[in-house]
Parts: sequence; structure tokens; C-alpha cells
Amino acid sequence: MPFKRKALAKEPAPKKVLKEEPKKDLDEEGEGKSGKTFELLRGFRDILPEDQGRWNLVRDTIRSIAESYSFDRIDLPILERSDLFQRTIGKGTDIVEKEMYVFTDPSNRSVALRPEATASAARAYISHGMIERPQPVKMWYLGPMFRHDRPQAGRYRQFYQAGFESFGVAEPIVDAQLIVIGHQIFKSLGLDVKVEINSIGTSECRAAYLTELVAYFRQHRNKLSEDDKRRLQKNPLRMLDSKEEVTRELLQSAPQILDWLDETSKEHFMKVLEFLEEVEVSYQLNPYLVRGLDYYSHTVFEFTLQEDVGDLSQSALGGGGRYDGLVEILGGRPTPACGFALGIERIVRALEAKGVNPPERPPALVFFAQLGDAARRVGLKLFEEFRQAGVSVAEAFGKNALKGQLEAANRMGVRLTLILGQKEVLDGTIIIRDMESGAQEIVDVKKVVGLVKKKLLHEEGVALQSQTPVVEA
RNA sequence: GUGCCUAUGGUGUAACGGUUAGCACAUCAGUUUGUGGUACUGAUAGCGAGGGUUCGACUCCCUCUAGGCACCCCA
Repeated sequence: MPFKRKALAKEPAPKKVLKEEPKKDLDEEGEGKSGKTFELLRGFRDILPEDQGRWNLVRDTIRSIAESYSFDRIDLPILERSDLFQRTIGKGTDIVEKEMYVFTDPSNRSVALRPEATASAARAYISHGMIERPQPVKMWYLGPMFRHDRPQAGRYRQFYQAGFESFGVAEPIVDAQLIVIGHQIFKSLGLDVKVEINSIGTSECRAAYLTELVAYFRQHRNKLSEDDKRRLQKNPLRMLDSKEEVTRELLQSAPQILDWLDETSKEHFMKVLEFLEEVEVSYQLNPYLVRGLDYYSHTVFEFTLQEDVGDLSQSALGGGGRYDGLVEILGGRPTPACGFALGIERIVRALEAKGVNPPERPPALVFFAQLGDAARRVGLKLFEEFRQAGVSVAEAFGKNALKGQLEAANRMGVRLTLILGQKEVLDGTIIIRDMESGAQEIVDVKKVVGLVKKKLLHEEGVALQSQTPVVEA
């Protein structure tokens, strides 16, 4: 299974290369050409079959809730022009400054693997003239994002986000509905999350506030850590969610952003809160909550894991807010908008910690045991008939002995096993074995599908799989 | 990106500066003929990579790679 590199190394002996060695990059050196296997790129991972149950649960839940709130799915490209993100997320942010996968593509364009999708959604809104559609335009997405950060549990370089974006309406009810949707998703997943909320106002009142905040911290500059000194200069709003003990104490008597909101911002925020109370979504005001992306304004919120499940360090499962200026930044007509994103890995992880482990797929209902090639041929046709009848069939083509096949059937926990040997092929029959009782019945192979279906329905009325294709999330 | 911790078959683990690196689970094959769940037998498979110290390294040191924790930051 693991791809052995040895095999590669044995290929045509490398011709004697002229003196100058090829540049020793990581491919040559770091991973070691004599090494045996290819390792995953750091921060990248496989989502294995055994994890798919949880992933499906999360994906399905998100999709069904999105649909029930009449959000439309949008799929956005993974690669975008890199300036899209520089313009929107903010040049000074870490995401853009040091975490973005930026490179020049073969046509000499600077492109980036998307670190998030809100900018793309806004771009799509503009480039497809969605402003001409009935507003709000509500869209959701789910897909991989890329940030070159140092990996940690619940933090990967390729990670999945689901997001909800609502464009075109400035009403506070939009903010509230988005929060409700996020809250609903966690609720139906059985996760206890806390909604933290704050308002960072418009860029104007925020600017005024920041002047004040910076002035305040300047007085205590000597007490600040190096990190915080840097923050104070680079992104003073970030002082609010500093983890430094000293800073947090200083914050107690620091100016509060809520006091600096203009009347409209204040009113907007109050209304959002009122709506939340109306639908009984409990929230927690957090005057220190800010967001890491530059485009936010007014309402900002975050969903954090309530319960202490194990030692889950990454407790923020999602977050978002209003970004009224974003569309304009990208050259569109001024358009209010609001949205949020969820970190799928973190949600899946929280479910895992809670012991939620749904099966990746429903187990097969019947097992097909075959003896000999003639039987295999017949079997291959039977599979299709069973599939059309909505009966899932498993087999173990790797095994020839009946014993081994029954063993496999048993392990899979099927209810019925069909046995087809030389004799049956000649007679046009097939054996149906009930795995529980061991009772066997020889039946006409032409009628087997109908009989099996009847048996399955009869015994406890097993739900046959629906034939509607499962839509990928 | 910074600091710290870790790295043994597919998985979980044991041991030792020097014999064939042990165990469990899993996998595969058998325990006479075309019939499962238990039991028994056997097989496959490992010291993350590279360098150094040493007579000798899986074991000590360094580098790299990967994982984890905290920070930066963020979902």
C-alpha cells in the first residue's frame, strides 16, 4: 500500500550528471531520496473513510439548514488573483502577510490559494451582476481553504470552511438571522456553543475609538509585552483580545468600543440583540471580541465551544460579521453584506470528542459469495439488478473459498448471503442464506432479487436505500 | 514564523550502547472435500530521513521531516 520509494530509486540508474549538482531543494534532500514513503505535506491530511461519517453528518446538516433558510449554494474557485485577498482581508494582516499560498502561475500572474471565501463570494456577486437580483442575495459554500500557518490540532494548512453570505440588505435582522442559522447548525449537531457578539461600528467611529485606545495604552507602554507593543502599532484593535495578563488588566479601565459607536451603529447593534432575544438565542456580549480580517464593520460574532470536551484547544468553531464596505472595496456599487464561516475540522473534532461516530455509509444488506468464474459472471449482472432494486450488495472478490467469504459476510453484518457455485450456475439457481439463523433456501436465480427484497422488508422492515443519488456537499 | 515536547510493523505499545527488536490487535493463509461468528497453527510487516560520536547505535549528539502544546494568528 504505502508507495515505496525504493521502487522508484531502482529505476534507470541516473546518468552521471555533470559536475554541477541540481539544486538541492527539499524534494532531493529533505525528504530523502532513499526514504521509503512519501509523507503528507505538512498541515495537509487525508480525511479517511472512517472519518467520513462525521464529515457527512456535518456537511449534510449544514446543507439542509442552508436550504431551509433558502440560501443558494455557490462554488467558488480555489485559486484567485492574489490581490483579491490583499485588498479585502488587509495587507497588514497575518493571513495575507505570511500565511497565504501565493505563487506565480505559468502565465506569470500572481495567484493565491484562497485563505477564505468571503472575498470570492463578493467578487462573484459583483462579476455576475447579482446586485440586479432580488436582495438579499443569500449564498452558502463549503470547501477547502489554505493558510500556511503552523499546524496544530484543529488547525491545518488545508482546512474546510462552510460559509453563509448575505448581500444587499443592511437591516439588522440579516445579522440576526445569520447568527440564528449558525446557532441552529450547532444545535442540530448536538454541540453546545456560546455565541459571543460585539460591534466594531463603522470605520469612522472605529478610527476615533482607536485613537483613544492607542493613547490609553501609550501611557502604559512600558508594561506591555513585545507582542502587544507591536500590536498597538500595527493593529491596535487587536489589543482587545490580547492574551497577556497585563494587557487584560489594563483593558478593564480602557475605553470601550461600544461607548464610541455612533448613533446608527448603536441602534443597529441594539436591534440585532433584540432580534436574538426574540428567537431566544442566548448570546454573550464580549466587548473585546474583534475579527482578524480588515473588512468587518458593525456586528461581529463568534461561535465558541461551550463545554470542555477533552483538551480541545481550538474552541472557536466559527465566526463572522457584517462587512458593508467589502463590495465597494472590490469595485462594486456600495452594498451592505453580512456573513459567517464555520471551521469544519474543528466541528468534526468536537463531535469526535463527544463520541459521535455515525457510520460512513449504511452497511450492505446482502453479501454475494461466489465460487468460480462462471458464478462471478452471473454475480456481476445480479449486482446491477440489486442496485436498481435499492438493495446494497457487498462481496469479497479477494477470497475464493466459501469459508472466507462467509467470514467476511459475517464481519460486515449483512442479513443475507447469496451463495452461487458451479452447481447453481448450471441449475439456474442460487442459495439464500439467512445469517442469523443459518437457514438456507435454494431459489430460482431469476427471482432472487424479488425474494431477497421481500425477505428484507419482512424482517423488521429494513429501510431500503433510497435510489436518489446522494448529492455531494 | 517563535519556544517547548514527541517519533518503534497498518494500529496500540515493550526493550536494549552489542545476539534473530518483544507483545497485542488488525491483515493474509491454513486446521483435508462448497458453509461464518469461538479456538488453534503459520505468514506478512517496524526502529521517520540524513549525518556525526563509538570497535559497535533503534538507543547518545546534530540537521531535516512529520505530529502535538503554547504563542503569533485564526476557522
